[in-house]
Amino acid sequence: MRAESERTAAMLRDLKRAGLKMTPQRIAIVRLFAEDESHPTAQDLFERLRPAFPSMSFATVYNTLDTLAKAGLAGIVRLPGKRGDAARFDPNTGPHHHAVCDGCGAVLDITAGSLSPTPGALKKLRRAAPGFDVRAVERIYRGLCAECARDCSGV
Amino acid sequence: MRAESERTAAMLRDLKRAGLKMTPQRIAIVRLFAEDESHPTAQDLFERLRPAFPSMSFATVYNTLDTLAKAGLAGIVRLPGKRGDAARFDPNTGPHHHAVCDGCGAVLDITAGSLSPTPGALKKLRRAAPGFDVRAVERIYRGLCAECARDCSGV
DNA sequence: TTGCAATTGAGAATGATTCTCGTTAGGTTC
DNA sequence: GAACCTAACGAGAATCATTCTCAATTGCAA
Repeated sequence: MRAESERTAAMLRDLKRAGLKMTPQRIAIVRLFAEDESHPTAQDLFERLRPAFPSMSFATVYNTLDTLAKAGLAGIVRLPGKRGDAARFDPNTGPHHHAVCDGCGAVLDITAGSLSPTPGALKKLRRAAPGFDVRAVERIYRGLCAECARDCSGV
Repeated sequence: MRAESERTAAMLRDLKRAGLKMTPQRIAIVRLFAEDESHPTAQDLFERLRPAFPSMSFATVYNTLDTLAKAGLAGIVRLPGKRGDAARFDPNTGPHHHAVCDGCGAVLDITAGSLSPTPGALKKLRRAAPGFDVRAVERIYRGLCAECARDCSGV
């Protein structure tokens, strides 16, 4: 068994630090999740865990991810869409935005210095919604990822 | 019966122009929806229509709003949240972003000149996701509306 | 080791959204 | 103005994501 990555170790440490119990299920979920940059859904992780942990329940995976999010150890990304659009979980807790491919649905992290609005945006906001106290800005870049853009270039 | 507002008239005109049938249900839905800046859910509109149209089905309201959205006559706003977080519909089809109050859940429109990314954002995006072809940026300003900010100021 | 409280597992419950299908009725044609 | 074709309607069932329930288990502090 190779050494755990820094992010996995940090997440396990923070899990304990948050006063949450270190159960085998949680450890397995964190080990898989912390290394996953693809913004998996609870279902995704559940299916990958099932072979090794046949007794693990979907609700446990879901609850654990939710618990991680509540503890500030994970983010939840929800993207507009119709049916079949489940919440995606994100182990990246630094300030960042998301780029979403309209072709394949991939979600990419776009790191940001901070989630504060730009001076220009703030000005517009003050005019449009006087008194609104902004805390953070969430941006979603929509378009096509490199692969999908290539595939559709001639269409 | 007073004259319809410009937006209602425009939406009805565009509905017909899109080759969609002008049914009494659709007309009633458009009349109510086009004037509503509160980003109502299908359920909201359904409940307000029921007294005058007791035979109208929820599915009809839902499908009509979806049809309007598909025809480009309305937008759909989905906001991260847990249970009870239904899609909100938006009659404003101009380029704009949204400010969401974490206190009361209100959604405000923030008009924007365009939905293109700023040069700075574009630069960052190119670095973080090479080859990604951005089409639009969607921003959600999170914070507290004037009313909620006042209520929580001392808390 | 003991005991409490958090967690688990399985499935039911809840809510939103979509689909089915028999019926109705726009709107175009003649 | 009547006939026809097809989109739209209504009611409810079906789906899917998410949350809840509760008895059994188990981490972990004392």
